[in-house]
Amino acid sequence: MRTYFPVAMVSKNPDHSVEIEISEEISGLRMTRQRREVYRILQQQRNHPTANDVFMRVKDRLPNISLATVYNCLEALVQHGIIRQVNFDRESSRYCPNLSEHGHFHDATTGVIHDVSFKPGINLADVLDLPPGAIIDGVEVTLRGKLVTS
Amino acid sequence: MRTYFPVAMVSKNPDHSVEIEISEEISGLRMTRQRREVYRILQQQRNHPTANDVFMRVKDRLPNISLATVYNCLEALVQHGIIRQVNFDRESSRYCPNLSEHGHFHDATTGVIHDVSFKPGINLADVLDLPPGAIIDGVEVTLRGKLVTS
DNA sequence: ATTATAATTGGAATAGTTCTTGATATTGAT
DNA sequence: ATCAATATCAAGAACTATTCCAATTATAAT
Ligand SMILES: [Mn+2]
Ligand SMILES: [Mn+2]
Ligand SMILES: [Zn+2]
Ligand SMILES: [Zn+2]
Repeated sequence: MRTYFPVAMVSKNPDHSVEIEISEEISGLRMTRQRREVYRILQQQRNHPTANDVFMRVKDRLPNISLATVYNCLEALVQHGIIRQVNFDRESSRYCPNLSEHGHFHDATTGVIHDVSFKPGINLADVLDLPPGAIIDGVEVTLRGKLVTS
Repeated sequence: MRTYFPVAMVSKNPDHSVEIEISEEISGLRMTRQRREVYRILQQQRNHPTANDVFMRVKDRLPNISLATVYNCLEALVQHGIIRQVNFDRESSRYCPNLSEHGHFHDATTGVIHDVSFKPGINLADVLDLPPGAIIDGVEVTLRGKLVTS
């Protein structure tokens, strides 16, 4: 059972750009300028960017930020349960701001990663033959395939 | 729908050691001495070893084999659907000879990886809200947690 | 203000994996 | 059996995502 905090307030401007207010502290993690901008990008660009993707985008607002800091920020956000890290095989890690329980479908044709939720009422542990005594801390469901748009 | 080939014959000797006969060719892949020994180790040591684990063990029988060759063999076996590659986050890849559809439970206490099968009659695609038109080629289910042996 | 603690930066280091190149082995045809 | 074509292997170099390190800067506490 996870508790969700209202970490961000989204509002639309007249010019359709999106403003995100991010509080000073989230889940006990101090929101420095770097962490705030990294988190903002994940909120806005919800296509599971890599650390390098985030690095390139964040430079618009913080030209002096380093890639190491982006990794540090992402790790801090992951550690505090504010974002999720998503891995496909041996590819670069990707990052996801969607905290609801979901899996990932990787479309081999376009490379796009789609969030996939479980059908209502489904508990993954129920459909698996777990070893007796297993306490599940985390689940990852990854799918590969194609999206046929007939 | 996957077709299974009878790739190995297992027999026990009087001294309880295990002999494995591996055919000359599997799924169109030529079984060289190196590939045969790599595959034999995966069959015998069913604890999802890393490439380096396999490398260390295979040197008993092929003292001159190189790590690159172990990687090449593992890749060839994976490519031909004879074994599976298993990844946990950013850890080293592990290899699994169990071709039946199954997931992996990683016990954080012992480090042991347990194969986890789906309950009979369960089709994972049925419990997921897939994007319309999605054709699933592969599924990966990974669990982390503890095994309480009370 | 001073001091202590935490975060950031840039570059070096690490580690798993892949690539390259030359040697060896295997296959298939003569 | 000989030869040419192809496949595989070995050794080490190269690659790349990520982490580590040391120095600097920012923030928090007193
Ligand atoms: Mn990308
Ligand atoms: Mn190991
Ligand atoms: Zn996601
Ligand atoms: Zn397995």
